[in-house]
Amino acid sequence: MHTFVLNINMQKRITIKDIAFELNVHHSTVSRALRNDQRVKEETRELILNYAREHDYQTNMNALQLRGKTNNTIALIVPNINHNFFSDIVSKLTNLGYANGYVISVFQTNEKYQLEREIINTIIKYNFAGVIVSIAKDTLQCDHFALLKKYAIPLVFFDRICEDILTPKVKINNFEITAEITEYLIKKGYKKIVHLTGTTNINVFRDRQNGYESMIRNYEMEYKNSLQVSDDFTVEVGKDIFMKLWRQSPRPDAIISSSVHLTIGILVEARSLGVQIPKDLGIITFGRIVSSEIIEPQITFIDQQESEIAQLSFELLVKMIRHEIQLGESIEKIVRSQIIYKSSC
Amino acid sequence: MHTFVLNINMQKRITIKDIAFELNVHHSTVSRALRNDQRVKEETRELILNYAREHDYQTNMNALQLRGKTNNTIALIVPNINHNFFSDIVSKLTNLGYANGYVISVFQTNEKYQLEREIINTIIKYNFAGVIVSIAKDTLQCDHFALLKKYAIPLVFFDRICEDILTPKVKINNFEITAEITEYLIKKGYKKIVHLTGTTNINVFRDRQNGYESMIRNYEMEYKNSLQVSDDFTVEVGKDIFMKLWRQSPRPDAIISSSVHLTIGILVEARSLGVQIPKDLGIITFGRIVSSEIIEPQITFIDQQESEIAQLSFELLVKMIRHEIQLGESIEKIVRSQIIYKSSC
DNA sequence: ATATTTAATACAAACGTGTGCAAAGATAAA
DNA sequence: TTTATCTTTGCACACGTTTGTATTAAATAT
Repeated sequence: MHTFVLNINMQKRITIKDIAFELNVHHSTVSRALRNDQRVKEETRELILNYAREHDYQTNMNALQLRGKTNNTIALIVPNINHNFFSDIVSKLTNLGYANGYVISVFQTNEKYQLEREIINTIIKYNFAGVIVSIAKDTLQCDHFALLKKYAIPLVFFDRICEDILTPKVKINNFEITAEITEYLIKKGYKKIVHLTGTTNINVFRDRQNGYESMIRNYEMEYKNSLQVSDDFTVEVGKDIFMKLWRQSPRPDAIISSSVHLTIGILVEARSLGVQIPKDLGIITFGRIVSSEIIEPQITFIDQQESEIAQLSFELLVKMIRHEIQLGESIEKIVRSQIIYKSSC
Repeated sequence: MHTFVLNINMQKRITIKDIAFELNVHHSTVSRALRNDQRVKEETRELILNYAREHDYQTNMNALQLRGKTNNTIALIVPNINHNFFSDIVSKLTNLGYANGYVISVFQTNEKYQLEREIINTIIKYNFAGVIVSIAKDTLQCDHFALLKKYAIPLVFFDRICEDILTPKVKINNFEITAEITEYLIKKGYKKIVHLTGTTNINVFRDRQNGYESMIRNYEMEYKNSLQVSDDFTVEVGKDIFMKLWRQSPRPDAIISSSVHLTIGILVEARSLGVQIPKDLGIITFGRIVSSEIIEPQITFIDQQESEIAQLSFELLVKMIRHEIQLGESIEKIVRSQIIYKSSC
């Protein structure tokens, strides 16, 4: 015999059966009343609804889903939310979700493949209605996303994507825009342009590198330096990189930075060394610096159209959830990013 | 008669019963094998585990929870994640969760009471293991949190809290630190100090206002101006406020700002008007500006110890989940924030 | 009056899992 | 051989819902 000690706070949650018992009806009647089935008499419906309201009845989603009902929860997976690119998208998506009756649940991988995998498993286990993902830098293998498809959970990639998974994707024109700014710098007279980017395992950074290199080739520049930063994109890392670059010979005379945080690090050290921008060093960065207006000189940057990315991703996912788009379909939307010209080059 | 068209992609998820059927054992045996019950023969266990692995079996959490099992998902609710204060905490908590076997699911209220309510309902419906919350500015009523307690879901407040809900809370010393910086400004010779804060419905802003006012009273200053900003804390709003303040007579000679975004707005407009900092205007802000090091002059700010807030909140919640802290217990932890002295006053 | 339709409710099965208990099979002891 | 102990597996129910069908009660028609 086993004695069970009930925690004094432990409240059994009120169920449809409890209501049925109290009101002397069958629980199926309660269920129908709550779901506004016409088959239940006005009078009893009122009774049931009132009781439910008074006792704060909440549907048990676990039971509901077990019955095979779909739900309204969307998972959003991002590498991190410290960077404005992602936090802007999270914000926008939260609002879109709310306006359309979905609840957005945000997961952060911190750029870790392992955590990403675990999150995907959790999503499957809990049977989310859909997933919107931008993958971690660590992610070389995409099996876990294939798993999602196996379990028939709609999936949309944005920005950082897995090429080999057939599913809707939203990207920006990384190749073209990077080629464009590289050309812009060349035409401005810069000769030694460094391209600062992430691991080329990720489409975003690979495309940017290719865009940079293609233009360097076009203009037959003799200086070519596409630097892949494997560390996290932090201000500190930006400082380190700049110091190393500046000690090199020949020194670069322009930098294209893939990340705002790196850019800030560069600016800090440049200032401390008295490096003049844009005279000694030209700079263009992906993404807006929050305090851009009080930085002298203001930095030319690439507006990544976060809002549009969020909008498109959301629309695609909802269509998948509604079966208006098939599960294996591979739609690719390209968002055109824009150069915002300031005075840093 | 109703014909049912099965979506070609629609895969029934593999269950414990499927495995049982394929391997000619009872599903209870499969269940035991998967949970490493010693009662199942080594040989069959191997068979089952292999089959499960090969077919990517994932436990159905809905079924599991329906059986009354607890889970490992923690909900984190924040007003927004655009502000570094919150995004830092989200980051830290995600890592803590991961390290301790929990999955953190982040919800953003966008400062909206209604959305906050809905999120709480979702959390109850899905039966999360626990919740960590910083409330929205709109939130005047706290019934929804009482509901959480009713459903026996552990709850920890941090930073912005509901006073009347008895549950663990983690705050910073808003009153003391604001009093301290007010005194600091007074001693520096500033005579007309404006305090820029949020609605006093929220403890954080109320405490800060009280701290400011108490010190203004102590020193019998004749200028007193605690301004409650009801709009979102954005750079644009910061600009507007500064322009209004600067047109007033008498002009303020110092500003205490509750938000980094407001501060940036102020700095932008101050610069455009040629206002000298700290000579014409002193400034202190709550929270670090990401690009602080390249802003001239550097801004004195209050370090809110996000990391410690996250750590304490997490520990408290986990203790509640483990029943080491009772559900109604009202523990209050105060984190001591610190002034980081720079040259803006 | 009885037969027929309609409205309202009850019954039972199912979703996927875990678990106490019974049953069967195997091994050891008598 | 029988009996006792131990190991392994099967059975059945429960969790909270929904829903097709059966049942009852009420209303209408004959």
